[in-house]
Amino acid sequence: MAKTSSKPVNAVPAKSAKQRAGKAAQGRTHAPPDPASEPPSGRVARAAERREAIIAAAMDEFVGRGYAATRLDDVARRAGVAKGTIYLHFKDKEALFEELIRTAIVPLVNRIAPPPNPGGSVRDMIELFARTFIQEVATTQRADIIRLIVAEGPRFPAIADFYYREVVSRGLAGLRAVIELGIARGEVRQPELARFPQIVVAPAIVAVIWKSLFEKHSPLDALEMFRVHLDLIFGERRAT
Amino acid sequence: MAKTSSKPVNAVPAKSAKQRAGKAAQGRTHAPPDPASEPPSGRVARAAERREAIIAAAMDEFVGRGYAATRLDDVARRAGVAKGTIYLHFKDKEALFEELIRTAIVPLVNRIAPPPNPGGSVRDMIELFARTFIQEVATTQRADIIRLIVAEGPRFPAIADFYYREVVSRGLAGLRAVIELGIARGEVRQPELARFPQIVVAPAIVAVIWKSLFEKHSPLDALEMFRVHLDLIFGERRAT
DNA sequence: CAATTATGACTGACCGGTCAGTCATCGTCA
DNA sequence: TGACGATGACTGACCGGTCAGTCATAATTG
Repeated sequence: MAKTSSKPVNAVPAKSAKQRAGKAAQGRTHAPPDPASEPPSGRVARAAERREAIIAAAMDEFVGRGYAATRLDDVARRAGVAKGTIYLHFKDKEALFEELIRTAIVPLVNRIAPPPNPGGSVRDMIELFARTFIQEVATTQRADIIRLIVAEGPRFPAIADFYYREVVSRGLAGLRAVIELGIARGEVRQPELARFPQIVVAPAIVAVIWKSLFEKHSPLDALEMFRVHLDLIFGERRAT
Repeated sequence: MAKTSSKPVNAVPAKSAKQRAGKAAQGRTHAPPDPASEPPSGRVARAAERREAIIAAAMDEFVGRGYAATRLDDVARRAGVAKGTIYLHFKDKEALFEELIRTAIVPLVNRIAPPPNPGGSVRDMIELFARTFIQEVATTQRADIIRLIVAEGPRFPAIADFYYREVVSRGLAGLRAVIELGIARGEVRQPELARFPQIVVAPAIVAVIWKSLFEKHSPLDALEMFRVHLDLIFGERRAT
């Protein structure tokens, strides 16, 4: 074993280091103490918090090492929990992994979900979408989740299925609707584009990959790239 | 898992046995046997063949399982070789993996390399490039190599560096030159495109990912998608 | 204090890497 | 040319470390 320390590593600043904190303080039930940093006295709340800590820790480890190379010992240590505790919440390593992806997908979708833009132009809608995507995904750790899905997806059909169903098909359907609106309005001059909404998001996908592989060789201004791409779709540049 | 047979599988039919064909039948055999399936008698030739068999086997295993989950026992079995033999040719698992990628990159580059198209239009040049790429890569096992690089690249900087240097930077430079030619000729109407050649290849990249993750959910006509994309760059559709 | 939850030592399978021994091939000499 | 010793490619049993998953025990809770 070796590897780093024997104490919780806690790469996730959010909620972790406290689980041991108040055990001496007021292990008993009364005094409803600071609920934000003290261990909640309720068992269910406590359990839920542990579960989240495990998922957060697993996220870091799986993203950093990939599925096979991740050790549950490390996940446990990082979560500030004993290894056995993981098995109180998840059937096995694979279940933890799949649950992790599922958990990560939801906020991902919410982040970049249908930008409900009432009166704007179609270009603005798509540009807003792209800006959100690039800022909230391509730049952050969420990008690694996407890379993780690409990397492990073929070996975990359940994950690929889930991702296709929850993200890809919905996203493309929404995008297609927007494109068709743009065609109807005359903003988009290439009607065939509605057949391949993938074309619209392709540069964003490429940006995600680029960031994780080649950013250090040659930085990429993803947002600017996407604007140029939009110029191809909508015509001449507009002010931003 | 899998296991398959205990005999060599030899997934790469190409040049496994023939390179030593001529002088082969000397060692002790009389009747010149089928040079395509008999082991060559020369020790060096034999060794080279084994090395190739190991790489071919490693390719299948690494692509199918990822780096960490691949067992060298399986590679050896698939190559029809004892495990120790692997270590006569490669320092360790990591060296085998990196060498494998290196070996795979060269034919990849040659396949889709500068399409020396003299008189044609820029669109034709790019379309030929895309067609070659999609037919020779996106459709074949080579796509898995790309996925493998995306998946493992962050953990193997040497591989990411190599890939960037040998493929990405050169490819983009060539593409940029072609784009600038197109701008000069007036074929490409968006001069900014030269700043982001990634946009041109993005749909091809997306096609590679799509094929390996979602093809079964929803088949994608990559070539047609790319044509639509070219329409965005060059304007109205041309006959093909 | 009984029930529930957490712990971490432990197990057993697994796998990367090693190495002493084998034998086909090669060089050499009669 | 044929025989024979030298060579080194090849083998696979083996070793040591690793890690997913278990379970008897301890701690906590209501």
